[in-house]
Amino acid sequence: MALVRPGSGSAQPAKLRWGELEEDDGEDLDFLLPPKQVIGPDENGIKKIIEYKFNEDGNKVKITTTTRTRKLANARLSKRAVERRSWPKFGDAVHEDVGARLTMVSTEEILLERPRAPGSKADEPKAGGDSLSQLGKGGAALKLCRTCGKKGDHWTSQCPYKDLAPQAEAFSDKPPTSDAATGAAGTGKYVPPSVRAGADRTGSDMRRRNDENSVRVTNLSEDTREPDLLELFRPFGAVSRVYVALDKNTSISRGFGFVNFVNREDAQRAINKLNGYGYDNLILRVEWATPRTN
DNA sequence: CATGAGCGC
Repeated sequence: MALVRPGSGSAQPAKLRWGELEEDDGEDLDFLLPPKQVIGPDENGIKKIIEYKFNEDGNKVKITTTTRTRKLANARLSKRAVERRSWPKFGDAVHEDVGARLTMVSTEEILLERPRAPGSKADEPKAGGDSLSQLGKGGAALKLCRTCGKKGDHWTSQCPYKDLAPQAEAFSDKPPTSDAATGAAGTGKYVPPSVRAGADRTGSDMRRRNDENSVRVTNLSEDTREPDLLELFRPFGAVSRVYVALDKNTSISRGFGFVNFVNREDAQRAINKLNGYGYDNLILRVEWATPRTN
């Protein structure tokens, strides 16, 4: 049985398809037209161009274009702009005709810093999907950390070593003139943080204050680095430290690491969200870490 | 599977 659409009887003339339509029945007959004429510019800077074309109806039409050259156009520019035109050209523009180009494409090589450390997985497309990228890509800006001096990874406020850095000096009552401080700078001799100027000598070690909010991450792929961990956990709150355990000899990741949060609630939220999270084709385990055994 | 490092007054 044949299916027949209404109105598609055999008497109907075949409809042209879109692709079968003639482009345009007019061939290119421009060679039949008189040549284009350019008159002027005259002493007033007026230039005329006379050309002939066929219009849609196939009739020959004459088109006259009148333009003003720059001499006159200058009158409309600001004095400063006109003056700039007389400046000598420099760089690549030296080889250009006067007025040929007002702007030049610079061929100077400008080296940009890599926004991320080489080897960071942020450079590769992640198999795990895009939900990660929403979790907090820092963007491609150039970042300079004032705490650890590293360029590229993070801002000062996100420095993994922020809480470990000797920052007490800035808040010290006394100017940092102690022997220890100056001696260290002068001789390069090591001065333990607890002895440095401005150090907290009350006995409580403030630099370890956040160690309890420590989260253990296991089942990491072996090419996950600390910057990757930071990127992964940073969206949940201020991170005070990231650490990936490396094999002492081979420097290959042992597949686990730690992330310390400034705030316990942030750590808990990160655990809730990231435990069981697919990362690099592995399912992460994220839990509270038991305190380090010394 | 699995719980992190090092400097030296």
